[in-house]
Parts: sequence; C-alpha cells; structure tokens
Amino acid sequence: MSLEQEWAGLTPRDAVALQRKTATAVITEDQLPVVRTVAGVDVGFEDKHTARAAVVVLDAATLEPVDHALARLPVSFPYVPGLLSFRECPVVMRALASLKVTPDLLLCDGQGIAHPRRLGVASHLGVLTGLPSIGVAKSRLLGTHDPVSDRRGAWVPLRDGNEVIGAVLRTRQGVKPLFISPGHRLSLATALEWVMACVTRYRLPETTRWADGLASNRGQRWLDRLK
DNA sequence: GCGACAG
DNA sequence: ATCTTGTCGC
Repeated sequence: MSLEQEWAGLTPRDAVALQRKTATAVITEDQLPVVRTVAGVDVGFEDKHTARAAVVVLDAATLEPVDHALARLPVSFPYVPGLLSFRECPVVMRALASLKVTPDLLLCDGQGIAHPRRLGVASHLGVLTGLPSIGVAKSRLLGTHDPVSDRRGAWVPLRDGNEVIGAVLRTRQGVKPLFISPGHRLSLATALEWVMACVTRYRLPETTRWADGLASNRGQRWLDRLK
C-alpha cells in the first residue's frame, strides 16, 4: 500500500503520536556504505492543491547528475510547523520509487533530528527508506546557538537544552548559514562532511540546488540541463 | 497568556 | 512554499 493511503485521514494529533513512535527507529551513528551517489530531495507546490517532488541523484565524486525523478500528488495535509513530513513524504516516496539508481545518501530540505520529537522530514524519510539521510534546512525550527564565524566551513553546534541536535554551518562567506542535522544512519560530523562535499560556489549544496530547481515552477529550465 | 514556528 | 529581473555588494 502507498504511503498516501496509509496516512489517509491522519489528524495532526495522530501524526504527533506516529512521530513519537517512529523516532524510536532513528539511528545517529555512522552506518553508511561506500557513498558513490548522493541525492537531493525537495518538494514544491504547483498550487495549493498539488505537491511536486523532485529527487536528483548525483555522482558523489563529480557532482554530475546521473538520475532524477519527479512525482505529483494532491496535497492532503496542512503545513504545521513540526509536521512537515506528513505533507511531503507521500509524494517524495513516489518519486524515490521511480528512480533507476538508488542513492547511497539523501540530502533533504528541512530538519533531521533538530526537531521537537527528533523526527524532521529528513529523519522520517531516512526511516521510511532505510537510507542514510541528512537534514539541510535554510532556517531554524528548534534550538539555540552562538554566532557563526563568517568563514566557509565554519560551524557551531545547535542545541536544545544540553543536547546537541545539529549544527549551524556557513557554507560560504557572506551568506546566511544552513541548519544541518543528522537524518538517519549517520553522525553530525559525517553529515557536515557530506554537506560540504556537495557545496561548490553557492550557499546551497548541489544536491539541494538541483532538487529545488526541478521541484519549483521553473523546473523546465533545469530539466533542459539534464542532457 | 504571549511569541516562535522546517517548507 | 509562492509572487519575480535586474541589480547592489562582498
């Protein structure tokens, strides 16, 4: 059965309960294979009723696209901070299912464990797919942190109380930092290494840039670049 | 009760 | 998330 069917009729209250249960399966220790391919995952909205997911698989060494997939699905859950998974996972799972190349690592838009119940979209997708995943968010959902030096690669821990739930990373000088957190099957240190490995000359890693481009309404232009 | 709040 | 080209600045 598809995820959209399994989650049909779920209320925000049910969703929170499901998150608490699912968070139990999240692993934040390194369990990665030799990473040859890295995928960028993102969801855009064609209108208030239709979600579009984009997944782009890049060669981990060259950062060149080797595969991609798109999927569309009616929106079936409202945007509620902390419950983003229930809006985005169904359509993302559809896109992932149509890939020809299964990626070794997922870089998802949004938080990993830097979440009230330690189950942001990246973590949830990691558990659903069983794949290692990283949360790459453009802004903060939870946690506090010290100022980050304006040097490329500089980072400071993101904390919730005494617990380190992620990092605030400067991927480029002169730009707002990114909020990185382990999604599933890897540590924060490894997550930071992979994000920087996917960054070239822009604020966002190449994985995210490709996925963002294809998921947005200007996706056609990016499709043209895919050969 | 008053803010904060991924995309 | 989304409406949107060129332009100012590091």
